Amino acid sequence: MSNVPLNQAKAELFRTLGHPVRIRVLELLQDGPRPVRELLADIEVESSNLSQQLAVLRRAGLVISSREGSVVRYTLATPDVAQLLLSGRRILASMWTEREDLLAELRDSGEQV
Amino acid sequence: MSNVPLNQAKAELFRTLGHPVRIRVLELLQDGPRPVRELLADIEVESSNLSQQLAVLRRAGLVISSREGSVVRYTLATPDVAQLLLSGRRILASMWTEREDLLAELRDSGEQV
DNA sequence: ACATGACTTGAAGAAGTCTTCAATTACGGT
DNA sequence: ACCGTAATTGAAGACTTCTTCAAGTCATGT
Repeated sequence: MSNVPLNQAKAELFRTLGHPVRIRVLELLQDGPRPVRELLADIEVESSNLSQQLAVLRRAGLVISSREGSVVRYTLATPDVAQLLLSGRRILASMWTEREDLLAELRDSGEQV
Repeated sequence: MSNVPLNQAKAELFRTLGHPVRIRVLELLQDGPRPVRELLADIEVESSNLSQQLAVLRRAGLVISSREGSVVRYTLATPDVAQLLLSGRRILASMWTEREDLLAELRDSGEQV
C-alpha cells in the first residue's frame, strides 16, 4: 500500500503546479485552447519566461501545443486539471476560514479576560 | 480576474505537496491522526528527514501536531486534503490511459502499413 | 540525578528551480 | 531574399529545497 514510484509521480505532478504563472496558464486554458500571444497578454511575465513555464507544463504532459500558422496554440491535456485546481482553492478557503474562526475565538476569550 | 497573491498561495500549496514523503504522510493521515512513530514505521525514511517533512507540512498549515505524553500525534488540518490527493490520482490516471490509447493507435496504424 | 526513547532543530553541501539574456527557429508579408 | 512578429531554446547566476549529520529538547522509567 505504499507504492513509492506512484508517490514520486504524484509529487512531480504537484510540483509542476507549484508556480504562479503555471497555475494561471492552466486556469486560462480551462476555458478552452489559447494561443501563446493571448496568454502573454493576460499574464504579467516576459515572453521567454512564459515559454519556459509552458515547456514545464508540456514536459509534465499537462498541456499540448500545436502550431497553427505563425501562432502556437495550447490546450489542456485533460479537463481533470480543473478539478485539481478547484480542490486547491477549496483547501485554501477552508484553511482561511479555520484561521478566521480561531481569530474570532481569541478575540472572544480576550473580551472575557 | 488574475489575483497574483492568490495564485502565489495556490502555488505554495501545491509545492508543499511536491514531495513523495509528504504525499505519503498526508495519505496516511487521511485515515485519522497518527503518532510520528507509526508514520515512521510505514514510510521508509530517516527519523530526522521525516521530522523535516512534517515541519514543512506544519508550516504550510496542512497538519497539526500535538504532544500526548512522550508521543507526538499529527492530524490533518482539514479533511479537504483527501479531495486534492484524489484529484491528483485522477489526473495521473487519465494521462496514463490517454498515453495508452495513443500507443494502441500507433500499434494499429503500424499493422496497417 | 541519570539514562532512554521519541522527536525536533540547525547547519552544510549537493541538487534542483527560477529569472533573465542573447541567440535561434519558424512563418508571413513585401 | 529579407524583414518583422511569434515563440522557443540554452546558458548563467541567484535562490530554494533536499538529505544527512550531530546536537538538542522533553517526558518517562529507575
